[in-house]
Amino acid sequence: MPVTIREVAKYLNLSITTVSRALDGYSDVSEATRQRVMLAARELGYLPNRAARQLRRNCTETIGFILPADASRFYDPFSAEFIAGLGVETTKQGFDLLVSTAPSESASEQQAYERWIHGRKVDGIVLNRVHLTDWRIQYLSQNKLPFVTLERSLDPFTYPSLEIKGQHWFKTLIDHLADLGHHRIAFIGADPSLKIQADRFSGYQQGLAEHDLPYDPDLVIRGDLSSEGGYRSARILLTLPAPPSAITCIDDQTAIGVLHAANELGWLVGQDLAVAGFDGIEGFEHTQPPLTTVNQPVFDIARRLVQLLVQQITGKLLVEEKVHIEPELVIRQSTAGREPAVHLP
Amino acid sequence: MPVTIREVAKYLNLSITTVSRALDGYSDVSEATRQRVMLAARELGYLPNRAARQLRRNCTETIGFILPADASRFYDPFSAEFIAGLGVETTKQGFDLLVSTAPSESASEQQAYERWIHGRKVDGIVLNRVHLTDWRIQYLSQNKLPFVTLERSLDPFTYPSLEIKGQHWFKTLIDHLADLGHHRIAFIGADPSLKIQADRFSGYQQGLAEHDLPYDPDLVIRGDLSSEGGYRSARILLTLPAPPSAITCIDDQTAIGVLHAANELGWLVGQDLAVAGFDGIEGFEHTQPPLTTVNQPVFDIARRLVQLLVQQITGKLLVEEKVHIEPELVIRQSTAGREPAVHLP
DNA sequence: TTGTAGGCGTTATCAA
DNA sequence: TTGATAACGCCTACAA
Repeated sequence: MPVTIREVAKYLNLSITTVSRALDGYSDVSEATRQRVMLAARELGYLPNRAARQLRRNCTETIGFILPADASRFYDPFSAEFIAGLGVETTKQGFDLLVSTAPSESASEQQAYERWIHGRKVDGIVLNRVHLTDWRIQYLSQNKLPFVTLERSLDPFTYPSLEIKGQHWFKTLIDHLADLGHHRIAFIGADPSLKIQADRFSGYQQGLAEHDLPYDPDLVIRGDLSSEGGYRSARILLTLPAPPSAITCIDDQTAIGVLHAANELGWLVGQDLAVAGFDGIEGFEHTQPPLTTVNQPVFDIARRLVQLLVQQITGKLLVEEKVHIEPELVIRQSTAGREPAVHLP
Repeated sequence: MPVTIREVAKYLNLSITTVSRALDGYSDVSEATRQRVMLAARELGYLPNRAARQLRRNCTETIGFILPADASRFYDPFSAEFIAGLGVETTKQGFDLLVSTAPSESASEQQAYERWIHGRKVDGIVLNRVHLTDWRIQYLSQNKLPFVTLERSLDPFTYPSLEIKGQHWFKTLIDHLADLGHHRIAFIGADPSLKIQADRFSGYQQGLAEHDLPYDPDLVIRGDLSSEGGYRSARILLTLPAPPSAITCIDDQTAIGVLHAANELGWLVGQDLAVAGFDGIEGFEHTQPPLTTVNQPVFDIARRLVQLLVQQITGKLLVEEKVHIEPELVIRQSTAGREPAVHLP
């Protein structure tokens, strides 16, 4: 049985009150007793019972994250890096991280949020994969539970968030390809209700427009943020009568599948075909050929989100805070190489 | 403010006792009142306060996992898939999953375990990346906290675990390569105190022995379960005076780096050089060329571990249970292709 | 500077 | 079948 504060008190012939205050660093306890208490606590291996503390203080020192895990795609390197960042910073802040998974936009997702909120399991929640209108943001706002998001929805609520300018940076990627002489640039995206899809796709369109390139709906395919989706989409694109000379992807994961498909169909990526991803997933510099991408520091973003959330929970952050992250365009061999060949229909 | 059991009771003019028992499905409450209670609870949106319940019942309905995140390698697809599996099954079992990260074998790792155990944050713990002798297993055994492991240490304790026969299956991989005519087969491993390193490396040695291939220490390099480590190790191996014709890796992550290095140095993987991984990470069929590996169902393994743990926590599993998982050898192009060239020193 | 006492929301014991 | 009551371990007015 773990030792309780009562036993520490008894051991020292002190009251529970004094022990409690000594450990919590109150000023109205003599230095001598504090030392005694600290020592005894360590000796006896006392650690406060979290449930009791939670009940009393009405806070859990725990933050929650529900991985939007769709049936077909339970995990991906982006989420791995994100969770790792959450875990590291949460621990650093003296909090715990509660993780669950639920298919996006499902009943079980909603139940998970309800359980945590009404059951007082968590003090705050981190959201990612935000939708253009997102019921979670409405729900959390209404229930007044602190939360932070990666990317902002269009819902008119006040909350801290991090965001990268997806439109701007996707356009930058298109600039890069247009400058290399590409005329037929494809885009493999995702669910149109996702904020990142809206942003990145409009960056794509804007890029085409600025370089006077025609918009061809045949070159736009909806993937699903997975390698498998990228693979399937690329096979369609590359067997068109007039295939693209460059394929841009909403994320790196999708791009991996594109590389595979291209290779299988005999395209030499970096020479016959340019491929670019987005996100800068750690480790994806080891693709063949290494992948051009827009590198956002996912790990650090996750850490920063936790910081914002903890500040909000502890009341140190009262106003809306909307932080912009500056990613960088990383050009690697998948878009290097010679001028694109002209493909006749 | 969330509604409490007291308010439900008041609303129905019942005692909190009755409400509590009705909701927990005790038999000594009339069917009529049970219905009324259930309905009222739903109407009012009552969900039990977890902290109070934990305090009273002395159990948390939460299981914990501490990701052994070394400074250089915070995350990887293996862990992502593993955590996703834990999350899905934990939720399914009506439990919550608490996640933290700490560098392996560090003071902070130990503190994390202490905090959770003595603070009664979790009812049980999942361990992976087990070491040959593992202090965590000793510690948890001594503190009588239920736990399960992926892979078993040599410590003589009783606990449920899953295991794949790493030695056997690595040998199978060597068989495959030897059958293709490879004579100089390299091995990139990891920290020798890891159980998987011990198993897989001895499988490697056994495989060589059975095919009468000489053991050359130059062909064995210690990596660190990362692509970066694989990359560095492969650069060493491939620039040896007598380089190997095949490189086997302790895991897929390492193999990714090997593919990159080989490509960079102008080796045609699948033709000049065979490369094989181990684990069968989801999505790694999209490498170039697709990677030969031993495929173990990481996602399902994680789910199974949670099942074992929950059974142990709820007392439904009393004896040591040591389950073996059967993986499969998946041969892809990275080891296909023609006979290995003979490299003269 | 220290101690006493009450209560956080729930469940379990016992009596009605 | 139901209800009063006492914990669980901790924190915090308030009193000493």
